[in-house]
Amino acid sequence: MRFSQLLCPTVRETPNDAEVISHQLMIRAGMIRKVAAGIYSFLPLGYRIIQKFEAIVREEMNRAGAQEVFLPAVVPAELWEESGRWQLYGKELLRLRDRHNKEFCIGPTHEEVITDLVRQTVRSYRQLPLSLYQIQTKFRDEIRPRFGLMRGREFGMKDAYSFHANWESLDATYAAMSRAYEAIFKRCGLDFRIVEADSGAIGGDSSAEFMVMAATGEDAIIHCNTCSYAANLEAAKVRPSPVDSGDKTPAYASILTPNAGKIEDVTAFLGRPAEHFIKTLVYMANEVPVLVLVRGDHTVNEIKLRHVLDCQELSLAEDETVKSVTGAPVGFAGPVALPAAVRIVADAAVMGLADAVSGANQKDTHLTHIQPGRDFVPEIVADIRDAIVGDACYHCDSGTYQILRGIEVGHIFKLGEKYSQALNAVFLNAEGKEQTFIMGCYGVGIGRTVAAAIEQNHDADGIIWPMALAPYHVDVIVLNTKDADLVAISDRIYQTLTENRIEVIYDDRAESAGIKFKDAELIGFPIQVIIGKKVKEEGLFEIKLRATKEVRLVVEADLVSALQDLIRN
RNA sequence: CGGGGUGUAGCGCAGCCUGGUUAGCGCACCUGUUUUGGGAACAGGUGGCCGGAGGUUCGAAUCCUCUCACCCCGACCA
Repeated sequence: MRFSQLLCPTVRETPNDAEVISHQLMIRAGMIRKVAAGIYSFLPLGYRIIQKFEAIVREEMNRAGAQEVFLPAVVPAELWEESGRWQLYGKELLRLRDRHNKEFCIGPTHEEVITDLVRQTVRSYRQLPLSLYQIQTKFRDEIRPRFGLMRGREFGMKDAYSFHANWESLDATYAAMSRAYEAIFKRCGLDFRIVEADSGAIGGDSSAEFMVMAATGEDAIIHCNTCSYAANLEAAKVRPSPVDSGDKTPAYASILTPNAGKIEDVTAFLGRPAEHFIKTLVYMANEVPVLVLVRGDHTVNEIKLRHVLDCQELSLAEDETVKSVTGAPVGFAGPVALPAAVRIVADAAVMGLADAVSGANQKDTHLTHIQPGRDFVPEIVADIRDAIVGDACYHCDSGTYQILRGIEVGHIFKLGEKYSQALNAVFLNAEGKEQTFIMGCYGVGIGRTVAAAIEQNHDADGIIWPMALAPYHVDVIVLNTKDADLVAISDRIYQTLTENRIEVIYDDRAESAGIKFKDAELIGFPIQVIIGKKVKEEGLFEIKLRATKEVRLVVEADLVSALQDLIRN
């Protein structure tokens, strides 16, 4: 490809609406352009990178025994009503009507469609297991799209679904998919980790996320400094704290704490650390108020809380509700001396406290010498808090938790029978009896992985593409297009490389050398072949590596093999 | 949805507070000449419904009202 023919509008200045580096660089390198919030067009170079990644995904999916299908982007509402998600999914689901006023959505994920397909076409256990996948444009009407391709509304995703007659078969495919994902991200040269995850709105029994490590990642990852345990903060398990018997705790007593409604205020006022406090929050769980207790230095993990309470809707209560439930303004709630009967859910660490402090359910008043178990008894005690740095590891005896940040690029789930039951998708098993399919589902964010690759591979000059994703491997740069000899040599080199099936872009533009170097570095071609004075004077071609800026000089006869070696690594 | 902010040439911005010739600057783009190993120089040019609608005024990019879009923080999320 000649650069002079390529639509690649590089931009010198950083666009002011691009927050993260991958977004900035993709815009600046002329790879994507924004059409609306969270919706992008891909220009030739950007699309080529997407295609490179998709090809890797296809190869590994096929190798894992999955078959490619192509499902519709627009899905009739009935299917979603059948699974119950038409109601559950909320505003994120983009709904629309056709000319007959029939309801549809743009699929944000395709469990319903694939389950419908399989229930129509698969009758016998002999046809199982079956793995199908597609690469499709999806739409989720995110509340706040941001970070370019990282969190768009329209986005490319590879989603695979597997169908099984028994759990052992699902386990085998789940493991095979996990290996396929490892292969995919390894081939892209990414530094990633597999972490335990919450299965979220998709549902299911167990799931793991593939996280590309990056300081700008949206997800916090808890990992043990001793064993191999790693989990998304949302799902990271916390080891129960040792319980203090609290034998010596005196009877509780109230103490005036004027205007000290926040934990920091009260700790400062009383001169006791936050660890001695019981933080009391009022939540609305399916429209019923619940008192939620965590230690003063901990935060509530709403995902865990949701699981414990088994509820769909969960949110912090309005100030008015707090008043009616506790009889005091926000900031003075506590589990002791409550005016009305309310459900109380306590984090396990709260029960480990002795001689604790909490609100007195009275304005400007707290209670000291509270002994959990003696002075109040929660209905539920469970792990409902976020893990923090330094927590003892749940899985091993000696480790403690550290925290890292990552970008979720893949997620695999054991769905079980959730969708097959809802959609009554059944087959005949070996005993001739009807049985619902056992399912798994496996997603990879296409654009997001490409963005993550940039987050992980860039410098002050621009992108440094891993060879596997680079739009072209080699950029042939002719430094002076007014020099007919130089152009003739460059044309010849371009032709030779092309004939040798090297993916090459030929920067034949009548631009100054500086512009060509800057663009080459911005776009991030892994290898530059620079054709300038040295070629004419000494017959030496300069090969420059983007990642290290290392330069090698070779004669023309060695150029092709030198490049092929570099591309192969 | 709550809080904050921005819409002026393809991009980045000034002008607005305090209304008044033909709306300006840098980059990009076009023409010519000179340049070509790190985002060149000179000269000449193209390009604007000042986001949209309504209002106030002799007169509106500027003041007022409404509206749309986008961005940031928060809640949400494979």
